[in-house]
Amino acid sequence: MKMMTIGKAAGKAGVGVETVRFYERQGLIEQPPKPINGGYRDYPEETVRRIRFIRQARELGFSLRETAELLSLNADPSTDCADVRERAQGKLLEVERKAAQLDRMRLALERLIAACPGQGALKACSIIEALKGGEGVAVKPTQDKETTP
Amino acid sequence: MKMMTIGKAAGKAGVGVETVRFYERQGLIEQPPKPINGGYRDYPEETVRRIRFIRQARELGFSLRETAELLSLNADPSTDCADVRERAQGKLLEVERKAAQLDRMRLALERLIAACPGQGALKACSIIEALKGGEGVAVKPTQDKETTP
DNA sequence: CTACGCTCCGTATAATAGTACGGTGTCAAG
DNA sequence: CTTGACACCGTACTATTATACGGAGCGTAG
Repeated sequence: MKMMTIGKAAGKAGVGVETVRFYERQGLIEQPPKPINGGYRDYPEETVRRIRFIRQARELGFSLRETAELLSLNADPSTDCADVRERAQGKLLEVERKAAQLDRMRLALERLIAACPGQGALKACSIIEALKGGEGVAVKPTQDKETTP
Repeated sequence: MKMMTIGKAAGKAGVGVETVRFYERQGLIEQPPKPINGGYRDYPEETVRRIRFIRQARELGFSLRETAELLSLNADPSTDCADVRERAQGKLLEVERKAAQLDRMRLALERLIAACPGQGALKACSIIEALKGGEGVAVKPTQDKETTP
């Protein structure tokens, strides 16, 4: 039988063996049971998919905790549907916010590139200006008196 | 004259004073010169914008190093235009890749939500399946013999 | 059956990104 | 002039996210 050992699984997912173990310890992926005879663990394809998902989510700026929350939406097909739905909607908002920011950055880069090639000195294609909208959670005001001292 | 001290700047940007200092040490923002008489530093609005940009970029999964690279595109309006352009194009690719992934996740969440509300048991609206494309940089193969041992 | 590579497991170390602390100096209100 | 809040600065600590190490065990090729 073709066993997928942890090394194979890690290779397929594009991470190191230690990273797989780390995710197991963090509860992001389930550690397959050790065979009764006491040999090596056999990893299912599902684990590889989960690891890849985790990497992608990380690249999109989700923490491991947030990634676990995303995975938990997937994990239980039997759990309270309304609850899953609610959490999914929360995540969707987060995703949409990120997407909007990313789109602003994309536009800014495109403008920068467009303004660059010819001959001018590309005066002020501010990338910074691109990401001015959509402040995340309301940060503590810290008494913002601003222009009224 | 209305001085913007580090505390005010941090408050406006929605971060703590220590974070501002940290970014200064990392070279992401410039530390304003200390007044000759030796008082407090006066932070320009530009710094607030930069900090906000940094936070947004971080939320989109860019490391501080990558964020610095993004900022560097903005910083020098006099530098070699072709160089800036090239780097901007590299970043644009990254951003587009992220956007594509994010879009897949958004669709998956939408499908999940759509499949959820009624009454069924939402069999297999796999979020994981959503992010299967676009493997980033080719990870070291580690001799991927796969199904041929 | 032996050699080699890999697994297993606990623990240690590292890199990144902040956050906190403590002593001293500065400013502005009272 | 005193007092309270904040700036300044170096250093220390924390959390997150991995990576590395070392010794013992397993398993397959030769």
